[in-house]
Amino acid sequence: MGKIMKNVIINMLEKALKVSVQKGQLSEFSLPYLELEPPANPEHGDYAANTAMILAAQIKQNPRKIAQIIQENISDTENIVEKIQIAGPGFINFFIKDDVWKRTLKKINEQNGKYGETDYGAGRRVQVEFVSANPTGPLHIGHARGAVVGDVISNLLKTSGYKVAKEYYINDAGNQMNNLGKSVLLRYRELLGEKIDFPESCYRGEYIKDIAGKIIKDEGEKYLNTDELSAINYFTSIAGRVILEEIKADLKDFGVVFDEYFSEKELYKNDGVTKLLDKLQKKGFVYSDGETLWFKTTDFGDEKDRVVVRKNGEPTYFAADIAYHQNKFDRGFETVIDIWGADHHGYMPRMRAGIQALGHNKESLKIILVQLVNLLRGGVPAAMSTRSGEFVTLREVLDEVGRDAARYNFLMRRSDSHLDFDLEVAKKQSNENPVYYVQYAHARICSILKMAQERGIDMPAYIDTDLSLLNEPEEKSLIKMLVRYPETVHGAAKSLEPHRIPFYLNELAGVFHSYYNKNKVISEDNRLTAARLFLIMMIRIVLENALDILGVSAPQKM
RNA sequence: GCGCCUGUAGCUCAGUUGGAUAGAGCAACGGACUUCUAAUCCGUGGGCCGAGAGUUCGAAUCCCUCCAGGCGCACCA
Repeated sequence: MGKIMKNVIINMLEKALKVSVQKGQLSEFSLPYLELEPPANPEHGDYAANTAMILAAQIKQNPRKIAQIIQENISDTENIVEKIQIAGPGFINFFIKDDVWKRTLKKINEQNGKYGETDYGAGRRVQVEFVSANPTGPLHIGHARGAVVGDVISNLLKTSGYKVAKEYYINDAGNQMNNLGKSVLLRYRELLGEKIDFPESCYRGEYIKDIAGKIIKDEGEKYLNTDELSAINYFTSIAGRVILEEIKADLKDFGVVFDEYFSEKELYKNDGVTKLLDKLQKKGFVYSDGETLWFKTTDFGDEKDRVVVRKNGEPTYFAADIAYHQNKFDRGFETVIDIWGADHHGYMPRMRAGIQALGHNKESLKIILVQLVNLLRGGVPAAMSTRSGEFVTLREVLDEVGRDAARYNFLMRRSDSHLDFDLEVAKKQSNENPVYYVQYAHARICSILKMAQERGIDMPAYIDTDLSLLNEPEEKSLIKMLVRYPETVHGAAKSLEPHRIPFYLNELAGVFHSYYNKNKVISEDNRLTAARLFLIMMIRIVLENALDILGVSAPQKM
């Protein structure tokens, strides 16, 4: 699981800075955040550091001069640097030795499915909460994006050495659920011949009728005569259960499986909410105006205080949600990540206030906002009205475009960017659809390996492979890309930005396709064939590992 | 009215806490299959990074003011 190369160089820089100060060549400074980046132009080396230019502002010296001092004091303990150049306004450019890149292929071969894993998280416990839709209807396309983003962020964190738990908070208490029960009851009566004027506020989807029909089939007409309140309660619990099971099934087929489903109702049963309110009261963050109980979220930057107990004595959703978050920390999670639809962004300040009032570090709660999905069909907006029940469900998307294409499309863009999702494009098996571009690269490699086998060529082992034969420019950049894979995963995990993986994959697949078209892997030259086979085997491993993080399949054949 | 997100090629979007000459895919145009998969490749064109002012060695990126679109502004969740 070694260190990623980037960090090895950053360590070298840090040491060199210390030495420079000790020697008195540089005056004291506060250590800046050191960042390395692969330069756009390969003539500028493999990694470029802007350290000297950042320091220049702080200690008032010429950046090129600083760069020079740093360069003199760098000791290459791992023996990986070919040369260091100072260029432009004061960049320190690192050129890595050729054989270092190639040695990394050995690591990929050994680590195989584990290549890309790092221990950046050091086993710290993180919880990722996402989807959390209340079970009043099937998941729709908007939930789907949040589901994939949450799932892949969890995978990234796991790969980076965190202990991750994925959790779904079931909002199974409150008005909306009551509404659900009422909707089912009304459909129940309707199916049994009563004339019903179906109110606007109720859920109108077909699934409501299905549930009502099922109750009739199982239990007959007896709820026509029971009192309305207990009938609604009963119908609520049945409908909630049925719908939640469907949600779970849809998610499973979408490749999203949770470690835990946490029920809001259970929270109430265990007095979680009352205890929480007591706690806030003791800390003095709660006050009453005689009718309702308010939480002073303004103490933490919210624009107004928020109600936690209503006039009618019922706690608000917000009260339960703070109790829920306290519960998360009680269970030992160091960091808690919430993934919300962007339409909930106004809720952020009060949630942050909640956890701070309870004495938690502001940084321990991270909220990712996922922008809404603009659903299109052939460029034309598709109907998305929840009220009428005419929304496009996750199930329909899965049936129509398939899991791989759906997931990949949701992952290609930054979470906070609005996403156009065109059903016609997403289901097209063509070059308009990037997921196939990447999968095709994987299938192509499998096909070459199969061909080699059929011709009786043994799969080369590292020890039998002379990698110095790989000197085509595409070969060099392929190898470098493979080495950068762990950095990419690490960066994506650190910034909670899953979209970086599809971008990496597109680039890797692109260089490979280009290489493939220009060069024969299998040739008369046995040694070269072995070296190239080994290279594409390593590419295949990285493609598979990365696709695996995305929850997208890596087909052998297409 | 207030708050959050977004504005980069014709379209959809990247651009790594400010870096070297702004990138990719699609679309358009012109080429490459008796060869390990043409769901591929090679080439061409395409830009006032929404506008304006500022900060500095250096700005698509940071500050301020506007403009446009989306989403919020509950004792709903």
